Amino acid sequence: MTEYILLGFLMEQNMTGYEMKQHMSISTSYFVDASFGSIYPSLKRLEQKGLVEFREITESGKAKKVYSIKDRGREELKKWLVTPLISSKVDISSVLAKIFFFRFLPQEQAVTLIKQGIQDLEASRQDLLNLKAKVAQYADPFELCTLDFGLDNYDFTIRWCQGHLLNIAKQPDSYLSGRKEEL
Amino acid sequence: MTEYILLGFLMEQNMTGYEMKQHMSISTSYFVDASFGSIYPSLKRLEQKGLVEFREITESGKAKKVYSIKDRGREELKKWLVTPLISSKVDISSVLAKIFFFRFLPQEQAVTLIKQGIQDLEASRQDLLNLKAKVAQYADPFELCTLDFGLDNYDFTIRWCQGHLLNIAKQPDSYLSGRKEEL
DNA sequence: TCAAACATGTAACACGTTACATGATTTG
DNA sequence: CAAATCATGTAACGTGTTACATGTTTGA
Repeated sequence: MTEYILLGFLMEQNMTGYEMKQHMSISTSYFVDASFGSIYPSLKRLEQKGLVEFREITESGKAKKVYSIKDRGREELKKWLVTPLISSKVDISSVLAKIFFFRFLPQEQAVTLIKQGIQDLEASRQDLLNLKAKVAQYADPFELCTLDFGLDNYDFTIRWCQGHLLNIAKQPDSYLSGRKEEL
Repeated sequence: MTEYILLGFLMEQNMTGYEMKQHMSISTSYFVDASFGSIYPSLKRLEQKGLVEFREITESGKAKKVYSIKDRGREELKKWLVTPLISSKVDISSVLAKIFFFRFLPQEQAVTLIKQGIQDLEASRQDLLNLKAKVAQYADPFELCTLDFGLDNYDFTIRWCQGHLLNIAKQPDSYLSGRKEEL
């Protein structure tokens, strides 16, 4: 996932690996916060795949590599963004990572992806409900409680996507007004 | 995490690796569903560490390894269960994995761990709120929305722990009655 | 009799972490 | 002048996945 985050950052401005790490800490850190030991090898791979390029500069005596995204990198990011939103069960990180970069997608496409994601969530919820029906008789309360968490968490996520997320996708610019009191 | 799940399974009954995989699919699959390529090497490691042992049997012509947990394995599981409930940001899997086996802990200890977990969640929520205050001015709506998801998700999780989870921990036996309508 | 399920395992690969290694510049 | 920050990178390790390899038994 780190590679996609780095690619997404480069969509807006050229950066060094060090700056990407700093940028992560004030933007994606809630769901992805990679270490340098992950960032630098990722950049090397992205370069080898021809998705990014860099030029070496020296700024105030420090040698830097300023990376920029290539056309093939832009394509690759978009290819990733349009894969199904909901993949695995509880790994919300990859979902949030995609949403974070949805601004690079046409509005209707974002809406379609979210609607499909909601349907997939509902299907997953049903699967979990079936599982619960199967095991509820002999499961321990704490065991059962992890399933209940799953069900309640699906409910929360589905409602959140139907409410906030779809609203934002439908009219990106009117979003801020509704949430100002949080600050 | 797989190793702890396997250890937890063996707390209640002896099993083969194959059976553990089946058991996972009807119990922990929502948050952990390891493959054989993970289970068999994990069992080998657990055996080398002296946490489990096995005896080879042949049942209806099939060679099996029936694993059982050793005292040191029981200690290891409990040591893991009492580590702080909330570790990383969005990785709910490890939290649910612990809760799943909380029945092996004295009731008051479970309650203490959950209360501590709630406090940690509240602290994490505050951190995220501070982050949002810092970046809200110049962040894109979709970017901001991933932070909002985090905040709302913390609220949901905190309320869920204060409600359901603490109830179960305080009186494990009276839990089922309140949720029967789900089935 | 043939496919599915039972049963165990390894090899190649992917991707992350921490710790280490190096060296410059900035700031108190 | 020492410590923090800037800046890049590698090595060892951990842990997961998929695909492969092998062989048995059970059931339609």
